Amino acid sequence: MATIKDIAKAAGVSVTTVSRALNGYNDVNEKTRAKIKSIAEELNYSPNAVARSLVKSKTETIGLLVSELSLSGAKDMFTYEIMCGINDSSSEKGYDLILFSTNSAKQKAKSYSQLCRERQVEGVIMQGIKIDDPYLKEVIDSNIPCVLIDVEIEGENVGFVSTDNVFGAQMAVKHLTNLGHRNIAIMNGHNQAVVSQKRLQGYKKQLEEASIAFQEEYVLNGEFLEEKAEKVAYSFLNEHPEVTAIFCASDLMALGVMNAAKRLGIAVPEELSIVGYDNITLAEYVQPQLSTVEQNKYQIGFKAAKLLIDMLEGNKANRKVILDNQLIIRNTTAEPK
Amino acid sequence: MATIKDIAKAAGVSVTTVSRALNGYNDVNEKTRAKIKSIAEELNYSPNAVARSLVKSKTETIGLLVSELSLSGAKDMFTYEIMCGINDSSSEKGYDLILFSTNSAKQKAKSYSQLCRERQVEGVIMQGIKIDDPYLKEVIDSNIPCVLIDVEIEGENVGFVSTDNVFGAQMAVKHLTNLGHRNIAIMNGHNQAVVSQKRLQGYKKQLEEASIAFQEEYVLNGEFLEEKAEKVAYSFLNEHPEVTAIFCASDLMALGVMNAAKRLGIAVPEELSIVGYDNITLAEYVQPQLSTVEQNKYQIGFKAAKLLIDMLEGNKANRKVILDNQLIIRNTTAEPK
DNA sequence: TTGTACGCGTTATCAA
DNA sequence: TTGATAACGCGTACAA
Repeated sequence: MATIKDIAKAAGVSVTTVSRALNGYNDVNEKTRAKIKSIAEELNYSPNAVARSLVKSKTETIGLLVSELSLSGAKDMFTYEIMCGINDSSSEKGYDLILFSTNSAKQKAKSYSQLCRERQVEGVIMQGIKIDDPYLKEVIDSNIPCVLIDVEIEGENVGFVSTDNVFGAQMAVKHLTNLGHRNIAIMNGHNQAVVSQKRLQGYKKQLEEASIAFQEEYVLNGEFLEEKAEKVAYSFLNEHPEVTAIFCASDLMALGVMNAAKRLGIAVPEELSIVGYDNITLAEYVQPQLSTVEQNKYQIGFKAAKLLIDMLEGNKANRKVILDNQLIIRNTTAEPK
Repeated sequence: MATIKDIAKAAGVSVTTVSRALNGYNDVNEKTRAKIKSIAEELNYSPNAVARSLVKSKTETIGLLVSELSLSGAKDMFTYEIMCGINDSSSEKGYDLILFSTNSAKQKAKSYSQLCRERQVEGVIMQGIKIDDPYLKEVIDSNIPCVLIDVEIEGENVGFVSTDNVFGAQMAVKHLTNLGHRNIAIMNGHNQAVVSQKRLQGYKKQLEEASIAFQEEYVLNGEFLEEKAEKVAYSFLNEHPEVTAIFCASDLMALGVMNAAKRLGIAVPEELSIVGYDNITLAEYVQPQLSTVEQNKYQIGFKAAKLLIDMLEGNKANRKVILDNQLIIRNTTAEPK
């Protein structure tokens, strides 16, 4: 492991000169610079980012905090695609990514700001954080720049990237009301996700616009799980034959609902229309193909990293990024009989 | 940002004492330790890992080198699931993960060992590396501990984790020969992947055991891409009606072959049997459900990190980890007519 | 049981 | 254009 010291000795100059030569300062003789550079190459030198970070108080590192980097999310590619976007965006700007994995046990042991300061990350991107996550409160108090995905909190050092979930849900439900459906249920996710609340809002909003009375009992909770949604839908559809359409807050839950319908002998879309949310890969592979609301997950990640880096580098940037989403009509929706 | 200096001043002791007190050395008075600890808490102190790394020459960090953390891999969850395993395993042992994203442009600018030494990672896990990747040669020469996934290279500082691809492929083909198939083609991936070579071996091996002559023209190249496989299969099946089964080196390619068959009006599995490889999520959602060879991707990642950390910590460990895989029979395979 | 002094590899300040 | 020297925050011989 050659250091600038070794180079200095070999070149017969001081470490100061080596440092400046290698970092492209212009107050160094081009001849000595050339000499130093060639020696550096010869010695296979590479700068020690750790030492540099220490003295510059800059690590060029972004922390990635994913609440659950786990297999539970394996069916939808949500986290992965977002990570791809984050990765591309941050590597473009020369930032490295450090993965903070957290589980509740670790959270108890180490606070958010401890985690960040320990590794000296310059900023953090958070994904998959539930609304009651203890770290969330800390984010606001701490002065560490942070970008949240799908959690709409704004502040001096806090921004967020999200899609317009109210509008997305409304679009989905509007598609159903336009087809003539009146008895529309919603299979929502758990309440610890901000998006659940937003999508419920969009659902209600469209019902109102279509002059359909909101019914509390039409709000189901599938907890974003396929199996749970199937179970819930099974008994619900049994008791509510009048319902001709279900809007689901995730594709995974829509899959569950489709299974329930199948088991009950309810034809999709002839007797029951279903709209999902996310447009996961599976959506176009299931039979019938699932109508859904598409979110550009890669873009979410990409923009999140971009926003964070803008914040870090003092560029002015809107701390609130809302991306479009779009309705994709496939074969699980039709006019009611 | 409180440092041990601040604590030392507040506690009226030297930094040495603070350091030792906080790190649990037993040559410090319990009373002073208590005092120091409480002050540390008060000041919301957290140790600076950067400074610590510099002096200890240990970063407790593992580099994760994924050749393509990109959307091309989004359909199969391969990379993601492996990452989950790596993450769980390494965080269990107290190592953090730093994401090295590489593309060919960056590779030209920075060598493998430069990348590693710059960030001072203690070891590296590589996934998705092609056999002709320039970094691969460097791994062997460099003395940085490294674990490769699916590339079988062994050495003092190099280990690998893989599944038994020869056996897996043989199992798949054996399933076909057992059903009575004799004219079996293989849709292989590109040659830059080690697994392609292994799976071809397994294919040949089983043909031999079943006394079936190997035919070069039955070896197709789908480059691990769905579209490419579909295209190749389309013209191949057209010209070779005698072929009753195709073994595919990935599920994604199997999907492509299924599409080709559909377009040609060839019934699966009645007229054509198909076996895939990987058992991606989609495999059980397509119609008919895909028979395939399952790999435990999470385990691959988990064991890879475990092996690397064992190497780092000087524990003796077999540098060669081969995991089992298993045949999953679904509905794309049947006896030939 | 505690403190002094030095070093890790680098950059920054100042003087030459 | 160059070089001493201090500093970043921490750990650790060694001495006290």
